[in-house]
Amino acid sequence: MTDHDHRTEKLTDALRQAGVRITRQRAALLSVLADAEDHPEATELHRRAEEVVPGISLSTVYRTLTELEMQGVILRHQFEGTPARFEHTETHHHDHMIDVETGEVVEFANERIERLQAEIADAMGYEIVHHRLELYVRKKASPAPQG
Amino acid sequence: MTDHDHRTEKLTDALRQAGVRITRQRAALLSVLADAEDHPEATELHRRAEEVVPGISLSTVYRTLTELEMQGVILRHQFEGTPARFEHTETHHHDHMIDVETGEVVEFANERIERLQAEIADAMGYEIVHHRLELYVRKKASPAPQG
DNA sequence: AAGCCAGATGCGAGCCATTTGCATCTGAGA
DNA sequence: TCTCAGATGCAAATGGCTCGCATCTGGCTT
Repeated sequence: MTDHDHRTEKLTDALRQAGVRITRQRAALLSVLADAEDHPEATELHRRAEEVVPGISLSTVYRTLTELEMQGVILRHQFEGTPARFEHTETHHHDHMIDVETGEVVEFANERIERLQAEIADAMGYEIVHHRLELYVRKKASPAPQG
Repeated sequence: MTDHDHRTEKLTDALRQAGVRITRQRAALLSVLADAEDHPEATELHRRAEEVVPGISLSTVYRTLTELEMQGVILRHQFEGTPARFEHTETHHHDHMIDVETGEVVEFANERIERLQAEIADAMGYEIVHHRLELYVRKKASPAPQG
């Protein structure tokens, strides 16, 4: 049994435990999401899932994504000017840089920013439920620094 | 002539200079936006503008908001789960905290976070075009600290 | 292995914020 | 005052997403 299968099985068991029925469609989506190294949108996930379960409907994809988000298995990101994008939550928390030219999404994490955010909210009498930090960026035209 | 009128006139002149025709509808929206102390959405701005120019259409509101955004006169914010909200750009740059319970929007600014963001982008070979930092928060249940 | 049924699916219709096509109107420079 | 590029109002279209409903199916129970 591969690592992939192993992780998948653990996850589906946990979901079943939580009362989520694992249908062919959901299994397909979970697998597609686990394999995704990018941040695909719903229609793209639908396209990929169709290769596993032909005929799966887009509404099922949307319903499943909502369910998986509620279960904490995936995250939904609403970047500017594009449909929602999704990613699984296996990795640690990170924020995103979006290349405004190419649409490419790059992840980053910064502990100091996280701490500052918490301090700011705290100082104003709030606690953070969640946050969203997106840097819309453009590649620097600089001469290659290490070349 | 009031301060309001004065600022308004300077702004409309600048816009005309930039080739933007100042129609009754646009003047009304500019005035409504200048007076807004909250972060209204398009339909609310439409409602307010109608008190100045009865019959102004929602599409004109949308078209004007897009134009004013391109001219750098206003900012468009797309918070989670709500229609876009708008604010004029007279104030300095700030980010937003959104109370997830009430929908209330609170502004804040933090120079250190701004700097960190720029450093992160720079280190990865990017320059920031613009960014979005939103803290979705909840009022702390803490005993009143100054009561 | 078969039965059961709450919950999941596929389909099409609906929703809602926003945009667009087009005929008509109007700022504002000449 | 004239002119016309550009703005407006209306209605229809768009796009991402959700929902109603008849049918199907995981996964417990027997």
